[in-house]
Amino acid sequence: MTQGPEFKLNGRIWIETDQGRLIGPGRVELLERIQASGSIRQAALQMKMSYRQAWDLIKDMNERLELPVVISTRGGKGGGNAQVTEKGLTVISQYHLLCEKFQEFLNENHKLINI
Amino acid sequence: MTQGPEFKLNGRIWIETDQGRLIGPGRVELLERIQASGSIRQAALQMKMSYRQAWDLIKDMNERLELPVVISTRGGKGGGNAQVTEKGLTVISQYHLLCEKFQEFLNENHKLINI
DNA sequence: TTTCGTTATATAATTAAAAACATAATGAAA
DNA sequence: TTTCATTATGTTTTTAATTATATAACGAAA
Repeated sequence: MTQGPEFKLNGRIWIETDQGRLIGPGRVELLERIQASGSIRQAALQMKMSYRQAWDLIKDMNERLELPVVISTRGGKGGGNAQVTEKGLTVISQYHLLCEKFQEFLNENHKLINI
Repeated sequence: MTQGPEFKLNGRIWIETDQGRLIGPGRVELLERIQASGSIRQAALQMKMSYRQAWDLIKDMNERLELPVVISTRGGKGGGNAQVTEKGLTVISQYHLLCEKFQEFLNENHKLINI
C-alpha cells in the first residue's frame, strides 16, 4: 500500500563525560562478548575488530569508571582470560534499559516524519 | 555538590532509507547555511567542509527526495547562487521538531544513568 | 622446564575518508 | 567580449583511522 522510499527514524545514544564517549553500542557489545567467551581476543574476532582496538576500548572504560568493567589475567590454562565485573554487568544492563526507552522514542516519533 | 565524572546521556538521530542516511544534523545545518547565504560555497566554508563534500550531500538529497531541497544556478551576477526550496524548508523544520523531541527524551532519561 | 594461547604493548603498514586541486561551464554586468 | 564568482565535476593528494605485525610477559599444566 505504501509507495516511495521508506523513511525511517533512526539514531544512536551513548553515555559520555567531558572526555568524550564512554559507553555506546560497540563497547557494550564488546562487553557482552567478553562475558560470553571469557576472552578479549575471541570477542574482538567475533566483532571483526582488531585485538588492539578491543583492548584500547576496555582500557579506556576501566580507567574512566571508578571500578573496572573487565578484569583480565594472562598466562596459565588457556593462555589467560578476561571476565566482566559487576560494574561491567551494570553498564551492560543500564545501557540496554536506555536503548529500550530509545527504541520506544523512535517508534513513537516515526509518525512525525512527513517529507 | 556532585562528585566524580559527570555522566551525560547524548545521541544523534537521523532519517534514513534503505540506501542509508538521508537527513541528519550535518545536512540540515548545511541547508540552513545555504538558505542564509544563498551559496553552497559560503555554506561549506562556514562549516569548514570542502565544497565538494557539500555539493555531494546536496546532490544526494536532491536525488533521493521526490523534489529537490536546493536549486542552484551558475553564472551571472555573483557567479551563481543556490536557494533552498519549499521541500528543503520542510526538511529543516521537520528535523528540528524531531530534535526537540529527542532533547526531551535525553533530559527525561538522564536520571536513569546510575553507574 | 617446555609448551601453549592469551594478555599487553609498541610500531609498521594499510585503508578509507576527507580535503585539496584542477578545470569546464555559466551568464549577468561592466 | 572580458571579467567575475560561483556551480559542477573529475582527479590527485593528504590525513586520520584502523588493522596488521612483532614481541614480551605470563602462569598453569604437561
